[in-house]
Amino acid sequence: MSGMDKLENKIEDLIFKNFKDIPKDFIFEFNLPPSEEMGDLSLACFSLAKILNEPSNVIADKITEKLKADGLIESAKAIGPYVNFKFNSGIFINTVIKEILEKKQDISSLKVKPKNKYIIEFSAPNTNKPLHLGHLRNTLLGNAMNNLFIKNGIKSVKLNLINDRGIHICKSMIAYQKWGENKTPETENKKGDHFVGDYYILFEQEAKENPSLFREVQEMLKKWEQGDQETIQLWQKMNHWAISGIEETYHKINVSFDKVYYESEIYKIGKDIVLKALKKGLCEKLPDGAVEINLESYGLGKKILIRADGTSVYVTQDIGLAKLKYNDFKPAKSIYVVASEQDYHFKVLFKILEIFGFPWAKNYEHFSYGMVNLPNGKMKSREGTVVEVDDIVAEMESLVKGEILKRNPNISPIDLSQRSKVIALSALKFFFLKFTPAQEIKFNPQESIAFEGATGTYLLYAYARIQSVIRKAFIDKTDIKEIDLINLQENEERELVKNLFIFRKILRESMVEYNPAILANYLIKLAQLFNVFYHKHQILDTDNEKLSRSRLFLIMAVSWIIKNGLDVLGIETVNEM
RNA sequence: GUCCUUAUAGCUCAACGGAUAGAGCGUAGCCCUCCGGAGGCUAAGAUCGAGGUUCGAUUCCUCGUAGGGACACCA
Repeated sequence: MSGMDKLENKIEDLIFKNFKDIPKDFIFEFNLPPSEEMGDLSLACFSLAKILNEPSNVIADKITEKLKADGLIESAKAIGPYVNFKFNSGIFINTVIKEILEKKQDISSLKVKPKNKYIIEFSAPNTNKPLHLGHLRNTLLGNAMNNLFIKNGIKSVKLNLINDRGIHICKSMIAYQKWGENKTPETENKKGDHFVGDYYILFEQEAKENPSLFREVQEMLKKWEQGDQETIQLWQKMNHWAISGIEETYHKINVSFDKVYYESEIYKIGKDIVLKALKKGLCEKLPDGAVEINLESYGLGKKILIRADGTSVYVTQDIGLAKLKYNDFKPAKSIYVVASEQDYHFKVLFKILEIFGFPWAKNYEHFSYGMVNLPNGKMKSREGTVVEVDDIVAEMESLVKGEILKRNPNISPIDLSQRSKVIALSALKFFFLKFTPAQEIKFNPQESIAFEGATGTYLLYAYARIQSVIRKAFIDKTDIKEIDLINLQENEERELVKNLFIFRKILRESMVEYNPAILANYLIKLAQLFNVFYHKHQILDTDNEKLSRSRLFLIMAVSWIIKNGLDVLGIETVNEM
C-alpha cells in the first residue's frame, strides 16, 4: 500500500462507516485544491450528494463533523460542497517520497479487480501501404491504454488485425504485374511496405487515364478468392514485403503485439454465424438471395450481411472476428481502437451481436478517436498526400541530431545516434498523446517537431537535468529510511510533493476516462513545477547538508514519476541530452 | 436530406455541472560570477450566437451559424 492509499482509505473508510448507502465500489473525487491555503487535498461532494440525495454542502459539513484529527489528518474543513483536508506535513512528505523511492507504488487502487483480462485491438495496417500518421495515433493510443490497464492491475492483451486481402491489395498487385519488371525491395533498396505502396499509388495514377484497370482489379480479386495459384503467389510475395516493412516500423517505434490476426484467415468465419441467425429468423433473405438485417428500430437502418453471391461484407467479417476473439480470450472487456469515422460501423456491429444473442457483446467497446488531418485537409493515400511514419521519424531524428551537435559538438557517434532516436520519438509520441483522443489533430509539422514548451523533449530535459544533479551528488540511496524530509517546507517543494502524491489518481483517471492525455498533461505540470523549484532553490549545498539530501530525495522521486509516467505513454528517457 | 461530432486567447490545446477558465506557441520585455538556457520570470490576450434547465452552465437541453465525419451488397 502506498501513501496515497493510506490517506485516501482513511478518509474513505470513515465516510463509508457513517454513510451506509454508498456502494462499496464508489470512486471518490479527490483533487488538489486550487490554492495552498485551502489544504492539501479536497473531496468534491457532488456525486456523493446524488447518491445520498442531500445537498452537497450538507454532505461536506457532515463529513467534516465526523472526522477527527489523527496522526496523518490534521484538519478537515468544509467550504461549500468541498471538504478540504490538511495533512500533518512531516508524515505526508515522508510517506509520499519514501514510498516512491522504495518503489512500493502499487498503482492499482480499483476496489473490484477484474478476474479476467482485457483485450485491446489497435493499429490495423493495410498491406498495400506503409503506416501513416493515422496509424501512428491509433497505435500510440492503443499501446498507452494497454499500459494503463497493466499499471492499474488489469491484465491486458494487445491484438492487431492485419488487413491483408481485398480490393486495395489487388490494386498494388495489378500495378506490379504490369510495371514491376520483377523488381524487388532488395533490388530497389527500399523498405518492403514503401515498395508495395508505390505500386498502389502508381495504380491510382494510371487508373485515372485508363478506368478499365478497375475491371482487372475485380477480376484479380475473383481469382484470388477462387484460389488461383499464380494470383495467390503474387499476393503472398507482396504481402510478405509489406508486412516485414510494417514490422520494421513497429520495431522502430517500439511497439509490439501479443497476437496478430490476418484478415485473409478470418474473413469467412462470420458467414456461418449469420446463416444460423437467419434460421432463427433474426435476419431475412432478400429475393435475390442476399441476407439483410433490419436495424431501423434502433435508428441504424438496414444492413446487408451476405451478398447474393454468398460472399460476406465488412461487418460480417467483424462479427466472425468478435466471436473468434471471445473464444480465444474470454475477455472481461474487448476494446477496438478505431477512428471516429467508423462510429456507425461499431454501433451496427455491437447491435447485431446483441440481437444474435451473444451475452459477451455488452463487454465489447469501441474506443473512438479523432482523425489526423494535415493543415490543408485530409490525408489521402490514393493521392500521395499522406505523411508516413518512417519519414517523419527520420526527419525528426535528423533535426534532433542537429540540436544535440549544437550543444555537444564532441559527442560520440554512437551516443549521438542513440540519443537522437529516443529524443525524436519522445517528441513525436508525446505530440500525439497530449490531445484528448476524441479531438481531431491538425498535424502541423512545425508544431509537432517543436522541442520547446509542452513537449516530450521538455520532459526528457527535466529528467536529464535531475540525473545530472544526482550524478554530481554521491549520496547513498539506502539512507532514505533514516532521513527525515520534514525540512522540505518551501512552497515549491510542497507543491511538488502534492503532485507526486496524485500520480496514482492520475493513472486511474487516465484509464477510466480512456484518456492518456490526462497523464501527459500531468507530467508536463510536474516537470514545470520541478523547473520552477530548480530555478529558485539550490539543491547541492555543502553548507546545509541535511536540506541538500532531502532535496535530492525529492528530485529523485520526481524523476521516478516522470520516468514511469513516460513509460506508460511508451516513451523512453535519456540520462543526458 | 438523416444521424454523429466539434466550436474556449492571434494559433494549438486544458478545465467530474462547482472554488480566481489553465498551459504551450507567437508577441513585448527581463534572467547564466550559481546544480544543464532544449530552462525560468513578467505583461497583454478567450468561453460562436439566441433562448432554456439549475442555487450555480465553457460543461446539460433546444434552435441557429460554421467546421469535420458517417449514412455501400468498399474495407
